[in-house]
Amino acid sequence: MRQGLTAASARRVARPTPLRQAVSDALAELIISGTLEPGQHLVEADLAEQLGVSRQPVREALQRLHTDGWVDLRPAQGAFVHVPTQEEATQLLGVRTVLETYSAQLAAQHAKPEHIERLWQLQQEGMDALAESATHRLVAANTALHTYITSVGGNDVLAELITQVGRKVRWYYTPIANSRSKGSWNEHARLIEAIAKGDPERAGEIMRKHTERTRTYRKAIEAEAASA
Amino acid sequence: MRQGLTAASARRVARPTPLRQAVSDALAELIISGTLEPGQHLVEADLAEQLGVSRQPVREALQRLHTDGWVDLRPAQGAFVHVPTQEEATQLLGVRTVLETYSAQLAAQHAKPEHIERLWQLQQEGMDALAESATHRLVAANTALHTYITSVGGNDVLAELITQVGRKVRWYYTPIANSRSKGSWNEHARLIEAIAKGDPERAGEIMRKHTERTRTYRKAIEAEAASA
DNA sequence: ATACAAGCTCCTGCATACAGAATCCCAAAC
DNA sequence: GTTTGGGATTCTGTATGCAGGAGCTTGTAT
Repeated sequence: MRQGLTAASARRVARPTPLRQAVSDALAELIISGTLEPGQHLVEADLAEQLGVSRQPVREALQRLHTDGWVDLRPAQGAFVHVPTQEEATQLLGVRTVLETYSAQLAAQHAKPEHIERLWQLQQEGMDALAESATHRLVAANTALHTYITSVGGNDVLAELITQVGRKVRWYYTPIANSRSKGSWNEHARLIEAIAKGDPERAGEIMRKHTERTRTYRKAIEAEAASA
Repeated sequence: MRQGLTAASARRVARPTPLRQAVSDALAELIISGTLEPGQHLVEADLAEQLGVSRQPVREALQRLHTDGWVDLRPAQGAFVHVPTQEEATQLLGVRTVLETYSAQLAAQHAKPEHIERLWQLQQEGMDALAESATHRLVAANTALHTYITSVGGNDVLAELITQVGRKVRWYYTPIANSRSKGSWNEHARLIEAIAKGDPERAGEIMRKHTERTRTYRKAIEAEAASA
């Protein structure tokens, strides 16, 4: 059997998932959910015991979380949950905006009819969740839509970056992320229309304003919180 | 002494640099320089012996290099130097363009007279290197200029991303990176002028075209190589 | 009472040890 | 000659051990 394999059959069989990845995911989840609070000292031995593994995989997971920006590693002192600053949040939103804008432009350039169809499906899913006020579903639908737009663009490097940045943004803005849902999904509709027309200029511009709006919202919320 | 410390005195004293970082840097250097070839299997024990450390720091370094995209980690098989594809290179250039464009816009918005002065200094350094045909200095000057522009923009998150993406781009295009130097530094001059005028639109546009040109160049070089 | 110093405890960073999986090699069968 | 099976080898993944350093506590002096 020296002949080549098709792409489908060449897909590798399930490999034993390294423990470090499971640990890394678990810790990331704990950080995002707030169980592990910003600034908290992460003691390797404790985490290892809680997760039922040795210190080794925990260390490797912490390394990964460090390069991803979730934890800070102080030499000879260990790992601490990263403390997000307001400045950092603002910068992150700016970066996300340019990345998502580019993503929308690429999508508009590469979209095919079947992609457009799928986009409208995801849009509908979001509208349904909105009607039911199902917050969790709404957030999921929002993520799914944005992710799909990026995948239509076909730039994997970009997709990877957006995923990372997106996770951080969600961490910073868990509470306010969904409050402006209605308007957000109107914008989504217009965005899909632009992509369907193959109009990168317009698609990019809509996405830019769409993501910029998070920043405006943040300011409003903060002002409100300050005066309350 | 409970009083607050000044920013200067608060700077932490020299801490023992973790071995893993030294190893990580060393390996990255070996990969960029081509000593370790794409696709090559990196055996932990061998690396450890060569670098005079145990497997542990090597493993942690490989973790980091993995999340930074320099090596691929196949479960139960270990680390392999990442094999860059043409597709990936193209995608990377696209991402770099949007990031650098944003960087230029921010710089134009935030630049102060002393920044402009420094920019012209760096520009001069590049011109000098160009005149002497000092390739290494030229590349260094180019990096320094771009890096400084980003720092003027003041977005650390962006800076971090650009650094990562930039290193990869340099890896992919080591041979051709400097071939179009002359025109490149003319563009730099116009870019600085735009930043000095505080014109984000124009600065962004110049940077966009500036980085886009790498892509054009690549195509030309490849066509040439193919016909030769 | 406050500042300071010595000792202790805890934790990290690195090294080593061990078990399981993957690959490779070689011999035997078709 | 090609293929197949088994065994040895090699390497990863995980666990454990140990030395050094950081921070805390307690006791002491001012």
